[in-house]
Amino acid sequence: MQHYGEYIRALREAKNMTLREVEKLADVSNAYLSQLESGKVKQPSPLTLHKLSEIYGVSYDLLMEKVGYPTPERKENVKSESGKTSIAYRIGHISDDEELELLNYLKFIRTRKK
Amino acid sequence: MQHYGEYIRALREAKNMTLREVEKLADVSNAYLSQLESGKVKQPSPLTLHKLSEIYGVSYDLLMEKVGYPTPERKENVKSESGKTSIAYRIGHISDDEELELLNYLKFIRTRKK
DNA sequence: AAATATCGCTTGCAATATCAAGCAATGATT
DNA sequence: AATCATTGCTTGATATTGCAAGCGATATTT
Repeated sequence: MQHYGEYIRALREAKNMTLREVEKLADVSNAYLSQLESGKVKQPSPLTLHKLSEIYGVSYDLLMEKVGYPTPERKENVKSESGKTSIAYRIGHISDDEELELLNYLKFIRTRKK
Repeated sequence: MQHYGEYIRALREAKNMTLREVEKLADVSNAYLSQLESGKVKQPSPLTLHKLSEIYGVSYDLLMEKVGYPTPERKENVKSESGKTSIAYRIGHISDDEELELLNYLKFIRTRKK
């Protein structure tokens, strides 16, 4: 997509992590992470995306797709997490924009009382 | 890993194709293809690899792996009907209170527009 | 045989990925 | 209040991707 930077920033902020924390974990400079999140990088390397995906707990494929790389043909049906019905089930389909707003809102409610 | 160029060249020669034929099909210059096959390129873009994988009839994942990119661990992450990883997986664990707030907020943003 | 086309290849060149070093603003500590 | 730490960010600098243009060598055509 075109503004995947916002999305990556939302992922970090949802976990309340600083650029320098991620820098240490991912071994990627905070300078570059900042550029990534502010949309100044067009095609970060798959290795970088992989590291971020592990830190943020999202799938590698998802980040590849967000950035605009071809992703391996994958098709699968609805799944739920262990046991209880996932929130995705109850929510139903949500758009990319809606997801971004939800992530930002989650960050908000998690930092609200501090 | 380090000799993936030879491998890519073998793929092309197995199909008796010239650099310029592949150039036209993949929309990648013969100059660059030559460098690719002679080991002068370290990390070709996933898009380039994807095009080559289609032309040579091998899997995209295989070429990604040969080049040394992290390969998508086809795991058991939560997928929705669209094939995209569900938001629940991306967010990680959320409490019941958080889920309720998110659902309410989603309702809000959906009634807000137009 | 001469002219022409095609082959793989090399060489600058522009665009990009990524980093180290530093900056101003804000937060914490004394 | 003054000092120190931390935050996100900007700015060169370096390495790499990928291309356009050309090269010599080998076919193919006239």
